[in-house]
Amino acid sequence: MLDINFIRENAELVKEAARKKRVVVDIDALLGLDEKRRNLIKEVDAFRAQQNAASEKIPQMTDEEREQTIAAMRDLKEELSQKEDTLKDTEDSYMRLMLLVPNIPDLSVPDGDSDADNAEVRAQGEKPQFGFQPKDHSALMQNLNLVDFERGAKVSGFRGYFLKGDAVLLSAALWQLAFELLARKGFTLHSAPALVRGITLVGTGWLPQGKDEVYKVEDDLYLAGTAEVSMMGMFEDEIIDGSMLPIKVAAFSPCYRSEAGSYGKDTKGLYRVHEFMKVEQVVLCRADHEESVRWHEELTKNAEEMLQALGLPYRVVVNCGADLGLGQVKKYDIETWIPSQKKYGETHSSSYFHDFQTRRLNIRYRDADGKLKFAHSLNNTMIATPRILISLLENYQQEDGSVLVPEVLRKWMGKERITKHET
RNA sequence: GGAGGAGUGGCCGAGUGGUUGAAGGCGCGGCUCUCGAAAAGCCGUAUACGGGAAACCGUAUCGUGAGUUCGAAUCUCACCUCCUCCGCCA
Repeated sequence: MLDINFIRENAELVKEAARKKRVVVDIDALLGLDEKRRNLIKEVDAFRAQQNAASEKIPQMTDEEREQTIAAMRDLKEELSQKEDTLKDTEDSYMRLMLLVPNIPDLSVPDGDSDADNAEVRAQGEKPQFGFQPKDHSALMQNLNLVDFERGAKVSGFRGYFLKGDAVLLSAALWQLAFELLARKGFTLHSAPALVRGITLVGTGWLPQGKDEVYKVEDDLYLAGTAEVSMMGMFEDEIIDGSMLPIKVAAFSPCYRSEAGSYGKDTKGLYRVHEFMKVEQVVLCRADHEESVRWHEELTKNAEEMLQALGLPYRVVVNCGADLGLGQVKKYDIETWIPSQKKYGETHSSSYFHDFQTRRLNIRYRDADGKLKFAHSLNNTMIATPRILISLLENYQQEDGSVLVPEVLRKWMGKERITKHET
């Protein structure tokens, strides 16, 4: 959420931000409601001041005076409660619109209509040259008995899957590597809930506009698409000691995405699934743009280091306006090379929000000068399984259909090659 | 799931309808005293919104929401959270 004072003073900038993000929101209507709301507040406050002044005197009054005053206050009360109702309605409409106002994208964010307009920033790693026809991950995994899609769908429905055998060990090894790298960098490890309250999703900017993409279960509970949600919710309504910043957390959780709107997309394989596991990086830092930028680059670099350690070719793209979330100021996607498709596929998403999320969640800290400020928030994927297995298995596949295990993972895998096992 | 108990400021804790944003204490900040410190004393210490150049003024906030009342931390209802005991359970 943006500061209403900022919107009022920079209406054109906010409209341009909405345009760049391809978000439809009526800023003029919002400003109209804001003015109406503030006028009503003034009126209601004046009524209440009158009421409070009378209440203060009533105990000292003579019986006659008291009766008169109480009668007068009774009339005033009726008028007041009407105004209060109008104010409440106005504030509801105002808040509904406020929640749809996007954050301002950074100047370095390219204009564009879809992810096709994202711009490559850098590419790393050498793409493998195969002396044979490389298989895609589905074929590779089915041959090695690492996955069961048919029975996955039987049990879990469309996009359901079971991982098996070494694919499970490989996933666990990747989580281990992620934990190890992040712990070494001073991140506090968390296992985070995926089951979250609606208010937490509103606070992180996933709701209300994205409600089709989130699974809802009973009791106003939802299944979060990322641990960013619960890790941000963890600090909701808290005042953080400024000396504790930056707070760096690594959060492991299952993640759920309904993928509404992607019905026809990536229907085969493990690329787009409803349920997956992720180690996420989340940072809360001082409310300072330079600080946010510094951590954004840092979080991006952390994920790159992981991919470099795994020996996977990747590239970093800067996402265009239309491909930014409501609260994001800037985002880099990291895309990892998928040999069978001869293209890069998104495996990581690194973004910063300034105080967009913390304003909604009321996460503040006391600065050195004693002032309360909304912290800045950022997050990035460290590793998401099973999607990363696609690149990993395809890049490391051998002519005989086996797959080499990257050096760094061998200590957890206990083997250097994945070969076929029965059942 | 059943039966009890409790939610007040950074913390502890008083307060059962009328100048209570809230006693007292702790903590924190400033000052006095001191060569310095400790101790002691004095003063000050919430947040949000609205108005104002500012001083400051107004409003709201005692788990959350709704209600009763001229007036609610205090009364009523619903919900949430925590604690104790019983049951169940990975």
